[in-house]
Amino acid sequence: MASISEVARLAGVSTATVSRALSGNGNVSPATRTKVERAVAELDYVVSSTASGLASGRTRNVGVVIPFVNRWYFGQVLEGAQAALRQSGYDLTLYNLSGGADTRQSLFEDFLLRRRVDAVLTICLKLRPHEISTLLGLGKPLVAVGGPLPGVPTLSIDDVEVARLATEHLLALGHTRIALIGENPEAEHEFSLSGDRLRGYQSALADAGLAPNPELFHRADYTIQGGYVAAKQLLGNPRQRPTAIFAASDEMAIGAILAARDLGLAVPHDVSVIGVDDHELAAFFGLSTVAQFPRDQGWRAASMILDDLAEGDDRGRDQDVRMPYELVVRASTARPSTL
Amino acid sequence: MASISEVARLAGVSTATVSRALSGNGNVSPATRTKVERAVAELDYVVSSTASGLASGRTRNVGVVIPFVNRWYFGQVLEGAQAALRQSGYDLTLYNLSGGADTRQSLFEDFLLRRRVDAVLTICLKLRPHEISTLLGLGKPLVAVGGPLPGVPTLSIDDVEVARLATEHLLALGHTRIALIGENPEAEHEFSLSGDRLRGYQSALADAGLAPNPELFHRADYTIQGGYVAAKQLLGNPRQRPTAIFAASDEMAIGAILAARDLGLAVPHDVSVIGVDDHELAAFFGLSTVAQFPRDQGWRAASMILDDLAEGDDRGRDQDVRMPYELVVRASTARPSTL
DNA sequence: CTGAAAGCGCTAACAT
DNA sequence: ATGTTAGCGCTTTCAG
Repeated sequence: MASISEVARLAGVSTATVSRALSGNGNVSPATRTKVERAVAELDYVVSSTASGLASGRTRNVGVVIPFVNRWYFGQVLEGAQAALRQSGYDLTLYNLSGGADTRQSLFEDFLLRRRVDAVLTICLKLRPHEISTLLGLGKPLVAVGGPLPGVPTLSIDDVEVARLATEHLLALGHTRIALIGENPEAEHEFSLSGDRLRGYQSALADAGLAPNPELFHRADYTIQGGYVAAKQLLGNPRQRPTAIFAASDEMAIGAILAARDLGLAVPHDVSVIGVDDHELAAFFGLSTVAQFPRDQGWRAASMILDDLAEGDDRGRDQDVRMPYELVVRASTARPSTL
Repeated sequence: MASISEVARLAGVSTATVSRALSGNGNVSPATRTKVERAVAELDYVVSSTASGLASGRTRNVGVVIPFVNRWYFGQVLEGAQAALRQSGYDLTLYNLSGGADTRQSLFEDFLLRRRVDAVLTICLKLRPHEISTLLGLGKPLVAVGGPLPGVPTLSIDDVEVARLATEHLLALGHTRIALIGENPEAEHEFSLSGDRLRGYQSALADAGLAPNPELFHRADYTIQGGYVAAKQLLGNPRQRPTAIFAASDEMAIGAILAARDLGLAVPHDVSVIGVDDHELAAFFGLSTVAQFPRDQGWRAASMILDDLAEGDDRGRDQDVRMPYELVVRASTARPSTL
């Protein structure tokens, strides 16, 4: 492990110059820069992140806090963020909340306070006020994907409009008995959609002159299994059977498709199904959906952080940004069959 | 951000004593320890990981290198490892290879050399010799999950035996036309199973006096979609239709179940299907499988690393360890229907 | 454009 | 059991 002084000696310059040549801060003549680079290559020198971090106060590392890693959406956001960070030479340290309450507490009272990270990115977290103030108190850039997080620049899709779009697609096809598989309120403690998709669905129905029907609303936990169970209830109802189901995530929508199949109902002939996400399995199941692009969301969020870090001062205070979404019509939605 | 000297002043002791009281290294009287703890609480002091890391040479951080994050197995290993590390106060920095060749190169030539981590854990990586020597050259504990990685302590299941067990289950039920959906050779560059499951399958067949039949072997990429395509080929074959399929992963097995359904074949009446993993969806699909426990694998691997780090010297050189697996029989396997 | 030197905040001998 | 002190390997004024 060569140190900067060995590089300096070999290059015949001072350690300060090596530091400048390597970091790009300050001016170095092309000639010395070359000498330094040669010495670096010769010795396989790599800066010590701890020493550099201590001296400069910058770690070149960002913390990412995520509810759990094993859900397609989160994984995509994570990959996108990692890609952007890596490109700028930043490391990513991962804080995963799946461990429960004391995981969470130690995170906010200890791990995040160690100055190991220059900034933090939260993904779909519903943080409590004191947790937000802890993070803000770090004095470091903080960006959230999938808010809202009051006081924090947030990157998200407009969930109300997404749900409205999905519902309107169904309405335009002629459906009137449209069921919703919505989020499980338990989940709200972990991460948030805050009922926006429910609101979008309801307002689209209202605009079409349809009254919301509680029998056409079930909650599930964002998994295929959860969607399956909810859809069975919905589709098994002897009087109120919906002709279409809008599920608040593709995984639940896939569960609904499987439930329909098991009941002998054909999709979309007997029931249309639409989801949200454009999950990696959506195309496979011919699922119509409102696509979002979580990988881009992660990339973009990380880029905002990187910009903040580069600017240094508080210019360019980040604003909330709305990310794109898009209706993708596949084989799971059609006009209702005239009975 | 209080510093150690403020804590020392408030507690009326030296910084060295504070350091000792907090780290547990060295002796501190109960009385002073209490004073220190009070001062720490009062000032909300948290040690600076960079300063501590520079002074001690230990970062309390381990690097985890993973092919990609969005696959159930990897996510589970990651969560297990994270849980073990967190419990010991360690951070986890994630290096994800999904970015392609230059991601990989920068990882081994730069990121991992910055002394940001005390140890590295690799998950299902097929590393090239020079990459292994880079890692070994770090002089830090190195443990792999899912090898083999020559020269590196590895934690894995016995893939040959796992495959043999699955195949024998099918044989014992009376099947003789047993197909295999195996790994895609392309994938071998990213991560490794190295054909062990193929070998286990073949040797179980051989022991039963059955010759391997190339028409009963297809490769896929570990996804549901891949398994679906492969199974369609297998099950559509007009002369050689297998009565059972062993898929080298549950995701491919689920694809096979869906393919059978789409062909109008009943599982298990017309075709039995078995996988490997006990994926979160396996129970939902009634899939028989050879379960493995990736979360435990991650936990155990992290624990080995933590032990290495605690011991300091090279005693207790880690050995390869075999992790448990278990046949789980559900609804997707049965005797072949007497035609 | 470059060098000297003073830290960054902590740990680990070494004393006592 | 506790204090003193010398670094850990860099970055960053400040001079020149």
